[in-house]
Amino acid sequence: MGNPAHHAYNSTDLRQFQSSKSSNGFLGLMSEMGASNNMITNNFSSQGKSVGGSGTSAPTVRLGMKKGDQKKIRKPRYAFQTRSQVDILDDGYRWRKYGQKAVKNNKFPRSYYRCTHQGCNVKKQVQRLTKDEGVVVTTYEGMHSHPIEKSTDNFEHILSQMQIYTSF
DNA sequence: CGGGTTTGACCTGCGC
DNA sequence: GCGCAGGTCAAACCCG
Repeated sequence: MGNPAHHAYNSTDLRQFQSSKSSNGFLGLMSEMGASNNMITNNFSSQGKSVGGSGTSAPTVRLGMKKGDQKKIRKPRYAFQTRSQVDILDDGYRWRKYGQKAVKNNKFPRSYYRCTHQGCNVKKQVQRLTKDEGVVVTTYEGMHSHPIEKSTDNFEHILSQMQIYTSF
């Protein structure tokens, strides 16, 4: 592993971030994406939460969620293209898988992860390309407002194995 | 026993 | 208006 190859996969739906100073490591990239997109008004706390789901014969009160609320908040998504054999990339945070769905056009299912922090509703999804199973696309949603419980050193170590490509 | 994973059901948005 | 695709939740199960 750790073989630098030139592969520029273009994701139309996902937003590519440009890393001008990759010397800062992942943390620098985090700041980079935040600086590049000032539209990040991540009000995940006030984000409309859908309480649907269990509607079968459950006596639970189903709250009619108001869809006419403030859902105009567009939260940016950042896609990381990584070459890894495993979908689960340890970035230092603790993630809890909350769902897995199969995507059309893709043989591999997409995994949905969520940060297990209180108040930190950062979401992350991992998808693998059908054409190249060695390429894993990790999409981050939101930003963490809490320190990592793991060492940053390890973080950069992981970065060494990661191959971040900028397609442009 | 607790936290995390699994799986199925259900909801919403979009396209036709 | 219906169907499909994508996304989320919740109960159950599993592992440390």
